[in-house]
Parts: sequence; structure tokens; C-alpha cells
Amino acid sequence: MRIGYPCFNRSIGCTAGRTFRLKSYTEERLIQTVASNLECLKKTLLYNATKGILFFRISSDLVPFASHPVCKFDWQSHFRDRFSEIGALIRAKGMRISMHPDQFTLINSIDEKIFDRSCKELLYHAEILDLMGLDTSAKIQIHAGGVYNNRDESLHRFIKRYGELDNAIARRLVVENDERYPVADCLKISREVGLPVLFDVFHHSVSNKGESIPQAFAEFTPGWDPNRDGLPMVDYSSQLPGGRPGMHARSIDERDFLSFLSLSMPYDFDLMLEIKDKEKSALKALELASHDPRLLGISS
DNA sequence: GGCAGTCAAGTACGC
DNA sequence: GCGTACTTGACTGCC
Repeated sequence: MRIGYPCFNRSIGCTAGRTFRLKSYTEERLIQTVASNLECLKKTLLYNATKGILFFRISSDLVPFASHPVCKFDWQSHFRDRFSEIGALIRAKGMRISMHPDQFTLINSIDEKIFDRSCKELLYHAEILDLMGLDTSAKIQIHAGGVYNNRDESLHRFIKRYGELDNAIARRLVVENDERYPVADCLKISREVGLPVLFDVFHHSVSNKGESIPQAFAEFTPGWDPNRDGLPMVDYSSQLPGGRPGMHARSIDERDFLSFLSLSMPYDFDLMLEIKDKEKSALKALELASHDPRLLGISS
């Protein structure tokens, strides 16, 4: 088990996902921003390595507007060496990487144009991981998409569209359960086309078909091929106390976390903490899990 | 320098 | 059909 946090480190004074407004797009600005983002990404990964945080989600804003028509710049070639250097660092430290395009990326959209734009966005994500020389255990997670007044049809459109994806994307894609498509629906997709399900514990607590945590683990973990996909990935958060249902906690809820560790036994997986205070909770989680045999398995 | 409105992209829902 | 909430941090214009 590796433990990690998404996108931003709050304590090192830089952000690996700085962006700017479309209106202020210039090639110079893009180059400058990407250079600074890559520098910060390296700094973040080095911080993580020294703290034993071995799982990290890279921000989709690493290269702003990469899939937008405004971007004609060959950032891939320009930053090839920097990407390769960061990839070498990730491999040397035994780290795991994920990426998560945001809500606008929908492969099951009824609108072909949205599907096309989503493909470009997904390709951009895959290119980053490819440029870093990471194997197919580095994943890109998306949701199943919209319902469009017909769940079955929309679920099948996902399946059909998955078959049309470039292999550079398909080999890295995983589907994550959410409020619209709970884990049972994602498993239907998974069994049909063979892409793994990334289990989101918090979404599952909000939307499910009655499966317990152990049942859910028993069902989604076999979809991850150890040689092709690596360990299963799991997103974890807990409810913000007093907040609207579905809002993420600001810091880790120790009791809930320990209970989750116990409920998820004996399955091994990599755990992403989607909690507002980021690395702070990741460090706390490492401490709380310090006697967990799964964590010792990696760090020893 | 600080605050508040706005931001590339979509869906769902209420009116 | 249109406006708004969803969710989020950061950019940007305005004072």
C-alpha cells in the first residue's frame, strides 16, 4: 500500500498546476508556466519521497490549455528532457502516479463534439505519463459520465466509445464510481470491456446498491491485473462535519480512517486521500497506518 | 495589497 | 429555453 494526496502540496510554497486565463494566452506565458509547474512538480515529488508519500495525482493544469485549439506549441518536444527526468525520479523512488481529468471530460456524451474534445483531453493526459516513461500502472481516472435520461443507453454508450479510444488512452483508463454511477454500474462496464474500477470510498457511502465495503472490495479488485495495472487504486475521503452530504472533510477523520483500514482487509491497494489539507492528512494517515502490514509491505 | 467576481470545457434540475 | 447549482482553487480586475 502506498498513501498519497492529489495535485497540490500546501507546505512547499509552490504549485505544480499554475494556470492563467485564456485571454492572456501567449506562447511565452505557456512556456514560462509549464517550466515553473514542472520545477514545482519535481520539488513536490522530492518532498513526498522524503516523507514516504509514494502516491501522487498530477494536476491536469500541468500544461494549461494543452488540448485547447489555442495551443499550437510543441510543448512535448520542448520539455521532453524535463519530463523524462521527473519520470526517472518517480521510477527510482517506486512512486505511483494517477491523473484525473475534470468533469468536462465525458466519453459517453450524446454530443460527438464533446466526445472528440474529451479524447483530445485524455490524449494530453496520456502524453504526460508517456513522456515520463511510466508504465500502464500510471492511470487516468474518469467518471462514467452523464445519464441523459437513459441510464442503460448511456452506460452502453460508454462501452461503445471505450472501444473507439486510442490505445494510448485505453490502456491507462480506469472508471471511478460516483453519485450518478455507483460501483455496481462501473463493474458492468469493467466486465464488458476489461477496464479496472477505481473505488471511491466516499462516493460509495453516498451512493450504492447496498454493498458493504468488504463486498465492494471483493468485486472490484479482481478487475486490476497486477502485471498490467498494478495494485488497485482507491480514493478516500470522509464527510465534512456539519457540511452538506457529499462535502469533503478538511482534515482526516482518524476514527473513520482506522475503521476503513480494518474494513478493507486483507486487500492491498494504493490509497489517495481526497482531503482538503492534502499532505498533512497523508502524513497523518501514514502514521495511523504505520502498523498495517500492507504499508510495511511497500516501505520495507 | 486585498477583496470579490470570474474562469475553456458539462450535466441536471427547476421554472 | 434559461438561469443556477454543483465544486474548487486560483486568476484577474478593481478599489
